[in-house]
Amino acid sequence: MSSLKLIKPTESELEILQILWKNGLATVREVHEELAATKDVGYTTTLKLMQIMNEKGIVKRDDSMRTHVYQAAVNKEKTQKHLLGKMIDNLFGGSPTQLVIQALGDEKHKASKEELEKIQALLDSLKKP
Amino acid sequence: MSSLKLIKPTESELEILQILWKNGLATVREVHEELAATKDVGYTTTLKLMQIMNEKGIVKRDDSMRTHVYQAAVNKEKTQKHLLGKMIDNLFGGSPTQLVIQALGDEKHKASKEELEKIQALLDSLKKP
DNA sequence: ACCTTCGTACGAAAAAGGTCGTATATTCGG
DNA sequence: CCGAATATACGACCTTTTTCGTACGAAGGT
Repeated sequence: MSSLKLIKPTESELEILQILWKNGLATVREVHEELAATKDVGYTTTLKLMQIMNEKGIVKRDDSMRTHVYQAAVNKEKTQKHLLGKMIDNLFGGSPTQLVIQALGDEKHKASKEELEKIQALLDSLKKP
Repeated sequence: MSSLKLIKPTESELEILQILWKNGLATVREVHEELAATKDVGYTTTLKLMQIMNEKGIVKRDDSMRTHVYQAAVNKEKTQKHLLGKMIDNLFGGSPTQLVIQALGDEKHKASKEELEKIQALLDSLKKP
């Protein structure tokens, strides 16, 4: 069995996780550069966050070098599914349908034709078991 | 233009909002009864939360009576869409497709046949504009 | 060797969320 | 009228999250 605890990353931790999921391996500086591009935050803040995440087991790090190298220790899809489930319960009364409808109808995040086809394929497979 | 600045209800506030959205009007006691059915929480905690929500403008209340009557002051669909958009950006790299796929594939919240048809209808309208 | 840069560690404090105890006023039953 | 029940107000306290200052060791250039 793998480590199925309750993972509840905070928002800041989520920002860092996204970068790690994208990059695979990253130093604090690399993560911080990406964060600082979007928001105004100090280097030691990022460092501390990642240290805490390490203690929590959300990330792993290789500290055999002077400059430590971090990577995500939680699975991206699992985390997404977990938080999505929470949102379905908290905000959509347990029904994923309303969530899907809202998501598809979002003008800010339009789905492309290819993406719609993907969803169609999944929908077909759900409709004919 | 509408007044809606940055609304970011906390988890507890979301629990209360859901009840208000469902009931329309409700007293603190009514809200608290519903909350207490699920979780273990004191009455004054619920009261305080709702007072704070009132200050924030998340709910409105009629305090002309001794027993105040509350209602949601934020629109349900708008709030859902807003938080969903945040999640799409924070967790799904801006693409709603992955979110939809994860949501539909969630074993814990299965969509019924009718719900799948609703989604299909929406999908059709998106595919042929 | 010296000084600047870069790295981690750590403590402390601010900010945010949630919990409740207690005070006080009103209402209700008897 | 009196006590119990019910209502709001408000302060305090605790935890978690976020932020940073400061210390200090290691590397690198000149």
